[in-house]
Amino acid sequence: MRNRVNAYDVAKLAGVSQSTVSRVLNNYSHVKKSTREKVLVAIKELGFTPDEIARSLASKKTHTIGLIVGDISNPFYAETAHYILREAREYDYDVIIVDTDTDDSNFDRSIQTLIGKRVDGIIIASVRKTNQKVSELIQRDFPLIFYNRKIDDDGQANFVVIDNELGAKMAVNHLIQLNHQRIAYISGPCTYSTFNDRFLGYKSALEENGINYDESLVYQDELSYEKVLEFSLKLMRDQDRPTSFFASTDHIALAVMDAAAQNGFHIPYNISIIGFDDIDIASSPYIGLSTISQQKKKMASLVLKELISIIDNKSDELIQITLEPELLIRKTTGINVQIRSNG
Amino acid sequence: MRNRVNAYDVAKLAGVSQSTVSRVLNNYSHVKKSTREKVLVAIKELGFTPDEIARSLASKKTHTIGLIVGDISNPFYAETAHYILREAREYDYDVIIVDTDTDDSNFDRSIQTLIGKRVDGIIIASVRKTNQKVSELIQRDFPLIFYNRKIDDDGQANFVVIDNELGAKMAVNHLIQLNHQRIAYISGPCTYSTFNDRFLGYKSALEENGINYDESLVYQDELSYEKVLEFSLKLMRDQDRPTSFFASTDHIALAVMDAAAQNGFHIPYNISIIGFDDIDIASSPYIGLSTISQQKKKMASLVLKELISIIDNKSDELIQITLEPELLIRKTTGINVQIRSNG
DNA sequence: TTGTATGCGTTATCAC
DNA sequence: GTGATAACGCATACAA
Repeated sequence: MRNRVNAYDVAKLAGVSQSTVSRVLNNYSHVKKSTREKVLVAIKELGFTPDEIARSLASKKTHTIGLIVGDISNPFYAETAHYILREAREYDYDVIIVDTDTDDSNFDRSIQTLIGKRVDGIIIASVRKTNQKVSELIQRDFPLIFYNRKIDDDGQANFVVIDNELGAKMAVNHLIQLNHQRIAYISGPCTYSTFNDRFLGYKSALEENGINYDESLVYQDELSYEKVLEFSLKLMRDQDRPTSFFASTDHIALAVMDAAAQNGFHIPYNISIIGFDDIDIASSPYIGLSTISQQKKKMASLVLKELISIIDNKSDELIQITLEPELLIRKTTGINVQIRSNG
Repeated sequence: MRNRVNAYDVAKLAGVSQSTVSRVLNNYSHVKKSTREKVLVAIKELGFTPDEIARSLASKKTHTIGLIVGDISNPFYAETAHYILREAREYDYDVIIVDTDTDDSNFDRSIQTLIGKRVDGIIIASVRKTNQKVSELIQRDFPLIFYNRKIDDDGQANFVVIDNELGAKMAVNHLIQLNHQRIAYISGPCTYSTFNDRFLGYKSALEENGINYDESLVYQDELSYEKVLEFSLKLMRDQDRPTSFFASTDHIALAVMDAAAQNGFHIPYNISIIGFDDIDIASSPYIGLSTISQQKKKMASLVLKELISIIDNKSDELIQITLEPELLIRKTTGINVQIRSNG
């Protein structure tokens, strides 16, 4: 590759100094119109593109943010990333996406590399409730915001979330109103705040409706397709099987739907299923998954806007925004007509 | 944020020069064991993280690559990105993902910013067959590789693709073997090489089987869910409706499935549908979409490996790899039992 | 309004 | 083996 053109080359051609080129590049006000134009012509002529690396080193701003997701192939994260990338484009920020593959050691390493790359700020869309590295960053006042996540000492942390507990309650209440009593709950581990909050919502909805909590109906482990499928199938084949499932993510609701299909169940006649997230495919008529909407688009645009305002130091108030979830009733939830043999 | 610790601070604490710190950081061989350890201790003590920006400026390597996708919320791109991110982690590369939102001006801008950011190389997973900026980069020998794409003057370009024409032929032949004659084709515009090649495959499969090409069964336009849904519904309500659909991406096959569902058709009894890509959800038993596999995982790991070898200049041969597609028969394609009123 | 000089935090090339 | 010192390509304070 041939040597790059730099600001000195432009300066020489335009007959000015390198600092003037810099001033033109940065739209400084006190540049004579004629010299500005000379410079612009030279830039065009040489096809000059400023070196953002050098720029970053000098200005201590990279115009890049880091986005940490659990697994970008998971539609929830993918759709989130899409909206965040779109917003970032508007604000002229680039995004380094780090996919932790839901692995804790990857997470720590990700933070490390993002800090090394001197990103201006970080959006965390996936992390356990407690994490040493993250706490350190918060302590250091590093521009950081959580997307649909909290950590334990969130007194100091910025976040944009929806009310996950309320959302879960809405889902479970919906099932209860449809006459369901035995409601399974499929979720990831409570070490993640979202799952924790949704679990709280699940339990309190049951309690408020006088339904006993039955541990055997609850899965709270690794969210792999296979494991969830297996657990769901086992439950469905049970004598006293649940008549409905609340899956704490749409992604995993699909696994439950698979289990139902494999078991010859017709949704929603034999079994009702409700998810959480409202990923794009949930709204497809072919799937028609009832779910709780996360308002991804709104959350994404908010989280980016707020992060940038933090970076720009427009305010040093804490950003803590909680949005309302929304119940979306589609075709996977229906009235329970199961005849139960209560002894 | 408090001032960063730099290599000079470390040097002072360790009682050595900054260059020695640099040598330790870069694992140089000729450093005395005892001094190396002194430095390492100092690094740990101060919590020093080298500034990758400064490093990049000095070394002219950013250890960052750019990935250009059309729309990261599209599962095909999301899954691709996932595998690429995973591989990149192995090679210690970071990835700036740019989402063009399938907009040409965004694409050009993306190239510009990636070049500005001095990425070491670029993977392009979405671009039209001809693009000025891309051609320029290729001319300049910039490390660049196409993922499942080609451009017109690909004599000079690196790529990893599957044989899209063959894949399309396999899909259509499968339908023909199931006794389908009227086969609709839903696709994006031919200005993209993948769509172009798949269209060629579609046509030649028809031709080889003595079936006339019927333009009215073909959609080649913007791949929005709504538009495809509308077109498919219209076709399905036609007197002489197609008995099967070949959708050039799984993502859009779902829209066709929706249309079928909305029309009260049962898949595959009333209508057969086959996609292309094999996105994760296609294999879900609940969907069970017959499709052509792209070997995303293999392609992704190949494309990254090859790009890095290009960056490292291990060879200046052209990388042009074509993988074999694979037909995956699931439950959305079946024998055509339609009774046709042939005049 | 413009130029000069310095610094940003490294790597790399010399010396010793 | 190790330490000065010059790049790297810009932004910016200061001077003019």
